[in-house]
Formats: sequence, structure tokens, C-alpha cells
Amino acid sequence: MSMEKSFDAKAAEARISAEWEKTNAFTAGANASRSETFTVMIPPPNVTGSLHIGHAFNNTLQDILVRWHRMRGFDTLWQPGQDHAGIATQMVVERQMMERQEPNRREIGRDAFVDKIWAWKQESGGTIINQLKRLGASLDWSRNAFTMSGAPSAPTGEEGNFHDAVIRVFVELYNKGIIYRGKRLVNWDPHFETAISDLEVENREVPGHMWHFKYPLAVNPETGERETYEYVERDEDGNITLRETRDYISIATTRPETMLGDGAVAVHPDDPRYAPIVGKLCEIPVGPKEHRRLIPIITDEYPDPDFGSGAVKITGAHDFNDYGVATRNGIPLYALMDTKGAMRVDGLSYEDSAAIATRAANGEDVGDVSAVNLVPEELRGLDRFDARKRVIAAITEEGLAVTDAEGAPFVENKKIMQPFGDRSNVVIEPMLTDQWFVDTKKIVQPAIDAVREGRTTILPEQHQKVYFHWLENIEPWTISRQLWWGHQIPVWYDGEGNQYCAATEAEAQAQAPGRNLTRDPDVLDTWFSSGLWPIGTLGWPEDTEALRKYFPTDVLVTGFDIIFFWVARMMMMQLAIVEKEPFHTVYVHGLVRDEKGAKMSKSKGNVIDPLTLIDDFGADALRMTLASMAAMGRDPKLGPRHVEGFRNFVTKIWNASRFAEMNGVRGGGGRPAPRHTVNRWIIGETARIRMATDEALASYRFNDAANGLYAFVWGKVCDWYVEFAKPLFDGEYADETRATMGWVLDQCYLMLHPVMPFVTEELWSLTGERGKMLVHGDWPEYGAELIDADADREINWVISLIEDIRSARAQMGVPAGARLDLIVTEADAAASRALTANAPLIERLARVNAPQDGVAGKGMIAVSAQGASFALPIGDVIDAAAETARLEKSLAKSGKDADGLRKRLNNPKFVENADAEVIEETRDKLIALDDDISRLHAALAQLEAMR
RNA sequence: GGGCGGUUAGCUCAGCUGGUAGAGCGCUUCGUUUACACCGAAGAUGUCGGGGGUUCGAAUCCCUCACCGCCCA
Repeated sequence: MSMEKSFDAKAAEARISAEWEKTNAFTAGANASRSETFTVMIPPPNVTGSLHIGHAFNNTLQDILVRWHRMRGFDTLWQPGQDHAGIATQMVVERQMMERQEPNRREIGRDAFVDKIWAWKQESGGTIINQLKRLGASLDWSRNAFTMSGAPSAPTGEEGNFHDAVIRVFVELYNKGIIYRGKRLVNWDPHFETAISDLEVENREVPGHMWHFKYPLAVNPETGERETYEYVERDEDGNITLRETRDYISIATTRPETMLGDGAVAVHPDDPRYAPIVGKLCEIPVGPKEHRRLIPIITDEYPDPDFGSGAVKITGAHDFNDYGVATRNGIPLYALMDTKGAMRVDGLSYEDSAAIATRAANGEDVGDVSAVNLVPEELRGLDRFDARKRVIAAITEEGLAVTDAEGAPFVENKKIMQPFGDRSNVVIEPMLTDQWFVDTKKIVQPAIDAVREGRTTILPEQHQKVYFHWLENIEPWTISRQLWWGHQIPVWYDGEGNQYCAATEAEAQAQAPGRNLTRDPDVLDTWFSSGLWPIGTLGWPEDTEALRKYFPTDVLVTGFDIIFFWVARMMMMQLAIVEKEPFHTVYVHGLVRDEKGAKMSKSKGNVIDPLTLIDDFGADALRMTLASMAAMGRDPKLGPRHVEGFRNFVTKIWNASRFAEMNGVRGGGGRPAPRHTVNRWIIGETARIRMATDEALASYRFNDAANGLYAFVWGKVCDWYVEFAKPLFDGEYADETRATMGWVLDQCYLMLHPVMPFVTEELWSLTGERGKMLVHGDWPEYGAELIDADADREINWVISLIEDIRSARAQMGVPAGARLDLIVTEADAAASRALTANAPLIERLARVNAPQDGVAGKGMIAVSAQGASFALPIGDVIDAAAETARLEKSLAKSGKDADGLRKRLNNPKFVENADAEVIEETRDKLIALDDDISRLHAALAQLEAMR
């Protein structure tokens, strides 16, 4: 049988994948030969998701760890699954319904819509599973989990009990008082019409405007005149720079439409400019003239006297900072907008609303203000941004905009930070609504302690700081979403609004005999369910065998972007519920960027599709590339040319194997005990790379593992060992060389398998009779005992001699094909031995004839090695000047290096302080250099004498 | 404004606990010799961002400045 000229990734990958699947190669516990378990939970991809390069990276790293442990005989589980992605999934299905011109979700109703989502999930929700298989990810697919499995609406085939876990945790935390409902200002997504958590908000800097308006002081009822005050501005030294009598207070805002809901104007208590008017009322310069509202001027620490005018309008229901000021100072929270971000049309008339607000401004307790709608009739129903334009126009027309020197309205163009929904891309509106919250402060401490006390390690270390910082300043977590797709909140209300929390309606009813109950329509944040991923996927709350065996899990591999979303919450929730850390190590990897280091995004058009890369170069090449770039704490920058380089590597090992096969080498034998130095040397090198690979993987240095193996296979095995072996295939060492090469290649397949599973599996099956597939191969355990120091020294000597001869030939312009004589002018015992033992190798690789003793003469170039000098006749036309230059250049370099070393060794402090090992190393280097230098001097003298 | 990270060969990046700089790609020259041109051989290119300090010795540790990026306000 002869092998093809290169690896056909496309055909082989599909065939090998099918074979792995057929033999249940990835099933939990497959190939286990010891009792330790190794468990990895996949960060569940979104059910609507398809494989992007970030997934490819994340799962490649996990797969490397998993395959490595499986080969080492651990009882290994890599748990797959997806999360139900509330908003994203609802969005996908709604869009599909729209495209098909079907009735929308409100028309068909909640149950029918949820059924449609399930149908969609069953048809299209498995996309990423097949893509992960193409990557070679060795997840135990028989255990595939889903965060909505077992929900009451779930169809056949979606059993499972994740829903039980979610509901059970909600009820438990509710009963402990950790989950509560309350009216709070939340991030509201006007597109999806739901609350979202602050993590789902992206703050972006966008061009905006800052308008400056005058809020006139109130008319004094006694005098009928507007109040005035002396407004004085001073510079840093206290000199007065402006003094004028004003009948207004100047307010800067980026959101004029919210002025309608202002409840106060706040200034800093230490701001002398406004001290005279604190406690007085001012007028909101918008709304029907006859019902202009008055609001109090209050003090609060929040306003920054150096920012804008130093006075801040307070709209408690539409800004998080203002909300704080308003609640501290008893200012009412007037809601202005509906769930779509349009100005409200409900509630009382403007006139009635303004009247109530005025009473409130005068200090009267007006109670619940939810019916108060301070949007003037002509603005009701307008989109918030249209309303903004109208407000600005009205104020400007009335002359209440602050003007510049030319009398034009003063509007600053400036960058402002604006919140956007990460899914909807619309401006998030802070909204006052009833929501459910987890009081995270009550469960956060064990999650902090676990990392602080080392029960869970976050790598790289710098991320621990981020983790602590977030957890130590944690805010309540909004877990309710106004969606239909998700776990419905297990709380029922009676007619009076009393809450009954229970796992089922029957249990809730039992708590409220005779009362008519309605269930809270909201669902839980998807992350609330993914937070239970480690135990939920293993069958909790049932006491399953899997749970007992595989929990706590071992390593979580994830990107830094979800440390808060997911990692921190898993820590909190698992600790709160089963009181165990869910994993002992969190390995946080970087974000894959494009070749120039830019974030990949659809809008930039620089997205690299991993499946295209797999099509073009094969999954192994992609995986090897990603692994080689996985330096801890760094973002990999990926371009197709990188992958191409590793595709070449795949071809390289393929061809080395092909060469071996052509020469009768077979794998599958045991480790030979060869006599020839070359064979002993490569076995030692193999042992070195085995140790280095394990060390790298054990410390999550995937790049070191991948690059080390690359350098070993290409630089040691292919460049040297295979070349050395060629002359050995005839003669007395032929058998042991075949055995050694077969063994070495087997080791390459074994060690490369976690990173490049397909080509190695293919080579494994092509090159020998094997008891089992490579996926279940036994990871090697040998080490330093296989290193033969003598063989090492000898072969390194041979290699550097060959390199020196090649270099000299090339520099002197000797034709590549020409065979030169190799005259040994001097050689010590070790050199002679090495020369004799390896002569055929040297002859072949340096293209020289068999070495013979002699003296240097005219027309020869000089080459030196440790303990030996050589002369190579290159013909009568030798360019003596060029040869002199070559030798002198070499001499200059060696001389410089030697001087440096000598200087160090002559420094008594170095000898005193440095490690004995370092000193010895330095001495050895100097001895070698001096030897080299004297040989070069001799050669130069010879050359001179020859002239 | 606060925090974190980065600045090393033309490009993209390694360089873990200090011992005197490496890889891949690209470039130049040569090459079809028992696998591989997705190859082989040889070669050129670095005041390791600037400045200061600790040390016998600093790309590596400390301080400082500059620029770039990310996260949080």
C-alpha cells in the first residue's frame, strides 16, 4: 500500500468523525484507566448561534485538554449543550415569522408562539453542534443539554430536567429572601420591550449635543415679580470674573425631552453661586404656558460644580444618577415614556398631572404618581427623539435657550456616552418598572472567598482582579425579562397582589386556598439558567450518578467577556445551592482578532469564518494555529496565512510518514533499544519534547505545547532525523533504525493528537496494526531516563559540523551539487570518534567525500568544529580574499562573544554572586569559543602562508 | 477620571521564576540529491518605546514619561 502525496483533510475528517462517533469514542469515561475524573463544561453556545472564530478558539483549547486527559486515562467528561438565549431566539423566530408574512406573536398568543420557537429549535437549533463536530471537538454528544429542557412547553425529545433545576433554585432563593420583586429603575430595551441587566448594556461614545436652557425662577406671589439673585463667578484665585443679576438658573442637558419629568434642580451644597436660591422654586421652561410647573432647587452631593453650569435637572424616572438624587431627597419619579420608548399617552391629562406635580413641589405628599403623565398633550405618543426636537424648538422659540455672543442658542457638540442594548442596538431607556432581582450581595461572599483562598484559580492572574472588583461592587441582578421564551417566573398573585412562590401552580394554590391566582407573566434571564450549568447538566436536583462522579468539575475555559455574565454567577449560584465551587480552575483566553489586531465585526467586514478556514486548510491546521497563538493573557491575531503555515506542517508530517512507509517503517512496535547514536539521540529528543509538552499543557501554555511540537517534528525529526536515517536504511543499523523511526513517528502522532486529531488519527491507522484508535491512544510517560548525554553531544557535534560546511560552501559559492573532499587536519579523540561513527551521515548531508587525514593546502577552505579542524579543497580558483573575509568575520564574532564572557568571568562579583551552574556554563562557552578562535587563527595563518 | 494590558526583526508575535534575544510569514541567493516546491540549503535585518533606578548582570524587577488598546465610571 502506498500513501497519497498529501493528506486529504476534507475526505478524512468526515470519515474519521463518523468513526469516532460510531465507536462512542467521546462518551464519558471512554478509555478511562484510572479513577480520577476530568470534567469540562462547555460554555453553552447560544441555540441560535453558529460557529464563529471565538467558538473555534474556545473549543479547540478545551478539546486539547480533554483529549490529553482522555489519553492519559482519566475518566473524562466534556459536557455539551446550548442555552436558550431568550431575546436572541425570540428575535430569530419573530423575524422568520415576519419574512413568511405570518401573524405576529401577539396575534397568535404566547403558547402558540412558544410552540413555534420549540419547532424552530428542533429544526435549526443544532447548527452549532455539527459545526463543533467539524472542528473535531470531542464532546459527549449523548449528554447534550439545553437550558430549557423539561419546561412544561417542551415537546417530545426535549425532556431532561433543566427546568426543574431552574425553578427549584428560584423557589429556594425566594424563600431565603434572596430573590425579591420591586419597582426599580432598570435598563429598558424599547425594541424588545423588556428589562435587561446592566451587563447587556453596551456604553458607547457617540456624537451628541449638550443644550443649555434657562429655568426661570418662580414669580414671587407677593410682589408679582420674578425672583432674582446675584450670580457671581470666580476664577481659581477667587477673583470675580462675572457678576450679574439673574432671574434664572442655567441647566445643561443632553436629553431635553426628559425635562418634562423633572422633579427638582440640584446643586452642590458647597457651590456658592447658587447658595442664594437653594430652597426656592424654579420653572421648567417647557409645556403649556398656563400650566408651567415649578420645581424646587435642592442640594445634593451628586452635581459636579465644575461640570456645565454646576446645576443639574433631576429626572428620577429616566436617569440612574437622578434616581439616586431623587430617592435621597424625596423627589417624585415621573415616568414619561411607554414600553416602546414613546411619550406616554396614558394616565391623567397634562393639566391634572401638572397640578399634582406642583403640589408635590410645594412639599405636599401626593402618594403614587404612576398615573401622573407630565407629557403635554401635543407631545403624547411621539417617539422620544421626536419629542426632543419639539422641546428644543419650543424652548428656543421662547427665548429660554442660553445664547452665545451672537445670540444664537448655545449648543455644544460633544461626545457623550450612551447606553445601547447589546442585542437590539437601540438606545436603552432607564425605566421605572416592577422587576425581580437577586440580592447578589447576600450570596457574593463565598464566591469571593473561593478565589481569594485559592479553591478556585483564575488564569491568567490579572483577571482575578477584575473578578474581585466586580464582585466587591456588585449590584442587584435584574432577573426578570418581559419575554415569552424562557422559564416563566414561578410566582402567582391573588387579587390583592400577594405573592405565592412555588414550583407548580398546584402548590401555589395550596398556599392560597380559595383564591384566584394569576401567574407572573415574566420569564427569567437566560443567564439565570446558565448560571446553573455545572449542576443542571449533570441532572441536579436529582441525585444522579453523573453528578456524584463529575461534580465539582475541573476546568472552565472561557473568554474574558463573560467573566461577569457567567463565571461569577456560576460561582455564586453553585456555592449558594450546593455549597461547592463548580470548578478548580478558570482559564480565561483572549479574543481572536483579525490580522491587524482589530476586533472582528460584521460591520467592519473583517470576520473570519472558521468553517471557511477548515474548508481551505483543514481542521487540524486551524486548531494548530489557534493553539500556537494561545499565549496566556494575549489576544490571538489570526489571518489565513497563519493557517496556511500550519497546513504546510500537516503536509510535512504526512510526508515524513509517507517516506517512512516507503522505506518499510511500521508503527505499533514498542520502544526499541538501538545502538546507533542517531537513534539513541532521537529517542532522547522525543523524551524531551514529551516532558516539555506535558509541562506546557499542565500550565495551560497551549502555545508552548503547539510550537514545541511543531519545532520538534519539523526541526528535529524531519530536518535531521529523517535525513540521518536515509543512509542507515542499508546496512547493519537498518532494522533498529526502522524500529526507531516507527516508534518516533508514533510518539509524534500521540503527542500531536490533542491538537491535530484528524491527521494523526489517519496516520495512526495507515502506519500500523493498532489495538485501538488514536483517540484512545495511551499518552506516553517516559522522561529524562531516555536521554543519552553522549549521543546528544555527538549528534549535536555532527549537526554543527554539517551546518558549518554547508555555510562555508554557500558563502564561497561552491555549486550545491559539487562533492568536496573532506580533509581532517586535526582531530582530538572525541572528534575522531564522532567523525568515524557518523561519516556516512556527514558525507551525505554536507555533500563531501569520505573524510581523510591530511594537511591544508592551496585552494582549500577551512572549517572548524569543536576539537577538530578541516580543510575542503574547492579548486584552484579559490578567492583567497573572500576566504580571508569569511574567516575574519567569523573570528570577529567569536572574539566579541569571548570578550564578553571573559569580562564577566574576570569580574569577582560575578563569580561570587552567580549560580555555580551559570558560572560553569559561561566557562564552557568560553572554552569552546577560544577553541574556535584558535582554529580560525590557524586557518588564517595557513591561508596567508599559502599566498 | 479609575483600573488593566500592550509597545521586541519589514509584518504578526513568543520569550514562564533576571544570565546577554527567538519563531512564523515576508525578503535575498542557491537548489529538482531515495518523503515533501504546501520543499530543501545558505543569508540579511533588532540602541527589546524614551528616561532613571536596583543588580556582578535587565527585554525580564522597580519608578517615571510617551503612545496604543480594553474594561469601568
